[in-house]
Amino acid sequence: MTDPKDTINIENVVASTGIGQELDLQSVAMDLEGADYDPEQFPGLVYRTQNPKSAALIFRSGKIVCTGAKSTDDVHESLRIVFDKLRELQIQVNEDPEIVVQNIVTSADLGRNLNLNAIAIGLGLENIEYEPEQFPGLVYRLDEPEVVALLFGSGKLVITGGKKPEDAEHAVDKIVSRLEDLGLLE
Amino acid sequence: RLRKWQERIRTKDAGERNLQFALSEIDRMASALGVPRSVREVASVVYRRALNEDLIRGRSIEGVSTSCLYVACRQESIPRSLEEVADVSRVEKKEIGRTYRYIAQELSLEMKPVDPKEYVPRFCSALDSSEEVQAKAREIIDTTAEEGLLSGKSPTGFAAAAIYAASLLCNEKKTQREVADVAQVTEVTIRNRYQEQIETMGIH
DNA sequence: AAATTACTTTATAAAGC
DNA sequence: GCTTTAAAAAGTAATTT
Repeated sequence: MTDPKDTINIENVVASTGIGQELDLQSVAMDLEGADYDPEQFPGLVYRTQNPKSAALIFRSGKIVCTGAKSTDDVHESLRIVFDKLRELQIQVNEDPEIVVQNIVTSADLGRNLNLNAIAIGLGLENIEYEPEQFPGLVYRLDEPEVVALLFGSGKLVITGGKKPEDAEHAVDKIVSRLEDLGLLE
Repeated sequence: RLRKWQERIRTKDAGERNLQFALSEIDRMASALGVPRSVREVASVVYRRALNEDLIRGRSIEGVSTSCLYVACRQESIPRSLEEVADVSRVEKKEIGRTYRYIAQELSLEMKPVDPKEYVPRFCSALDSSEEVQAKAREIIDTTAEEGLLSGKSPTGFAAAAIYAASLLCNEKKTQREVADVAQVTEVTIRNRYQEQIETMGIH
């Protein structure tokens, strides 16, 4: 059988950084092609990169949030593009500002169907949130690693809240062993 | 010192008035939903617990009242869907759901998932279905749920499909629209659940 | 009636209301 | 709390064709 760990796929990486310099977003919005800036709606300017695909939120403080990347490498590549674009606008940007990964969203597949009702009871109602009227996924909060897993009837799952790719692997291992202990897998 | 006294009295009065308002709202919504007095009492107890645990802060009284009533219906095994509860509340469905999850978590209510069978009596009486249809619907729900078909599915849609299927099997046909209306789900949902259910039941 | 679009849930940073 | 951004999971709903 396929190891569920081998089905792990990073779907989204969120990271933050900053150029340590105040920005006039109004003028950046004018000069930067494709920039979306509506301060009435949101204080950040939205700039999308194509390769790799991502969305960067640029703030007046010079802090930047990058979302939508498929890997940590893509985050760095996307932000390198953003930094270069800002330099083209005569804005000073250091060589390599510190980039901090804040959240990684991962998907995986346990390979067999799950009885979510049984899992909700088995794992303990106090740790689980399962309200199929509101959402088809069962919400399972783990302490170690500190992530949140969404389990679906198909056996597919989503893991979010992790800061490193290994967090998802550890989470999958724990989920698999807990379900096996309860005899709820297979 | 006198001011402090007045303030305390003022906040105490305000608190009393808020509690009265919450309880009268629970009463109003409970009447509109047609649930028995026992449900209102359970809802009141849950609301007072939420009040004691200071869970109301930052939330609307109406939202908490509605959520407590939703909790009470489920605990008394005569659930109302969020859709139905939202229909008699001035709070939108999304907020009722969020407030409900928050209260259930904070009060450690350990709510079990709603059993679709609990919707059968009410939906069937609204459809004037026979006892035979009800029994058949329950059988379909139990059998298909054991086969894993219930995972992730809405209890109302699951119950509605089973009732629709049972009506056909008992020669008391109801249209999908009729069943959809009483269950407050779409015909598409009934169709989808119905197909899966008759497949695993081996009914042809 | 089938296809498309859209919304529900989870986490996360950013600045400001 | 909310606002915006991205992405997955699967169910449900509202529109469009």
